[in-house]
Amino acid sequence: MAIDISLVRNLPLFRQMDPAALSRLMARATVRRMLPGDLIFEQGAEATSFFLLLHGRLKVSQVTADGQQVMVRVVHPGDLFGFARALARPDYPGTAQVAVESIVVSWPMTDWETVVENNPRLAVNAMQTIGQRLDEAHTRLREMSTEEVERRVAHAVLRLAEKAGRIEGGGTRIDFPITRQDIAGMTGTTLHTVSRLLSAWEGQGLVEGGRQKLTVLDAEGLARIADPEP
Amino acid sequence: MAIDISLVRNLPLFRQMDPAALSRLMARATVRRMLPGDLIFEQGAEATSFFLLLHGRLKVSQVTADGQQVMVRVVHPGDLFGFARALARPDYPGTAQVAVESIVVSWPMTDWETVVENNPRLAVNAMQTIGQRLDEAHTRLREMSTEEVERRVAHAVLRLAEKAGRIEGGGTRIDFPITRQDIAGMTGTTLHTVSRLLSAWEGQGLVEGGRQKLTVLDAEGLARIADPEP
DNA sequence: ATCCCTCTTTGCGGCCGGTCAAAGTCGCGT
DNA sequence: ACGCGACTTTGACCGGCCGCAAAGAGGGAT
Repeated sequence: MAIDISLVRNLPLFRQMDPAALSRLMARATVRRMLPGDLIFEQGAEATSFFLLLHGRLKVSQVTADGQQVMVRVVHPGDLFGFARALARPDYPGTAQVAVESIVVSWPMTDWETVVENNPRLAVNAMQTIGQRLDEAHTRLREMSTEEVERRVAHAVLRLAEKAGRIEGGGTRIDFPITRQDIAGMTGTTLHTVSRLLSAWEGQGLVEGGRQKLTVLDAEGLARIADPEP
Repeated sequence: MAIDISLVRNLPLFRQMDPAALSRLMARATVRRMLPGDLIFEQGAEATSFFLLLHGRLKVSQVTADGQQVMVRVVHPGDLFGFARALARPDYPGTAQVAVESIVVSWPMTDWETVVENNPRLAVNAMQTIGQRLDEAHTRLREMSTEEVERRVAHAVLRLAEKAGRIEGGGTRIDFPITRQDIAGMTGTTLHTVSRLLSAWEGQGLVEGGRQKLTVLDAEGLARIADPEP
């Protein structure tokens, strides 16, 4: 199925790319519309395609050797994902599940090398994308090393609100269904502790909770918890 | 100063690269020999160069807002590092300190885009390098989320032995000076706990400690601690 | 409307591991 | 050789967070 280039031309990933090259690239792509709960790929499966999220929201999670589920990250619109080949891996390291109705573009993984080699501008952009993801990972590592649980959860909630927030009434609503368990997996704690924290914050008017819902009412107040003044 | 291409041609980073292109690349490089304690760049400083470690060993650390020192990773020979531009950052996110006498190659950061765009093969390899680093970061994140301290430290020590080990007598000696504090920073714990663990392991004949020294005597035994059989 | 499944809340006990404190030891520099 | 600074070890204490358990609450499906 052909894709209108105007849909993707303004993505940071394709910025400054030659329109003709972008056309050629898009000619090889496949588009799919997917519904909540659908799996795009599963952990350990052979990596046959790489993807771009055009619209919607995905959750990427991993299961540890002993069976614990950990949510690794959220995929936002415009993000490249599932490019296992870039990591020189034959399989997908995690499972990508659709959180809200999404539109996903994919290419055969065998195209990866040629795509990168023939589109130097895209290579630079893709590297920046991966680099930023590495940066985020390091930030989270540092948080996990040095911060107590409350601050970590506050940071995670603020990041979610920033990346996936939608203004709604007096606050910023996180725009896809997310469970306490998900937040726990992202911050290295248990759903019990997250629940307790959110309840406490709700009591202070900082957030408003609900089933798979979360709205930040007082981002500044949360930020004070995340980074206390010395 | 010119560099003999034979020194770098076999690095994975430059594999399959056109020799002429590699020559051009190396013509723009600078080589420096550095001594333990020297700083290659400091956290927050403007990123003016990117680097390749030819020989030796470096420690990259970050200081958190509240002043705690965290060792982010170890740079091994053949590793590209300090390529802040790839992360679209103007500054270095950490401080790189020389652990043992090292040989470092550097390029002006302004070359980064052209280097990547004109050396598609290098772009693919560099992306794999970054990708693998991202993979490692995710592994550590997962460990930090789900494993108790003892397992994390065991994993970290095994990784160090694998990446920077030198056979010595009955064991594998970690080939650069490393403190308990360093290991603590890599695993998100305190030097006290690391010291206690290493002492206990030494009592069981798994490792042999010493001032800034560490030798793994029984890697299998350690592996059993890192990943207990269910 | 009702059932049922999943997600959420809340209480309580226990323990891992962080914090504080102090002594011990190695090795470098002068 | 000596002294000092940096690194390490060890003990005692205690608090934050996890684990377990059980009840409560939405929301989708029939």
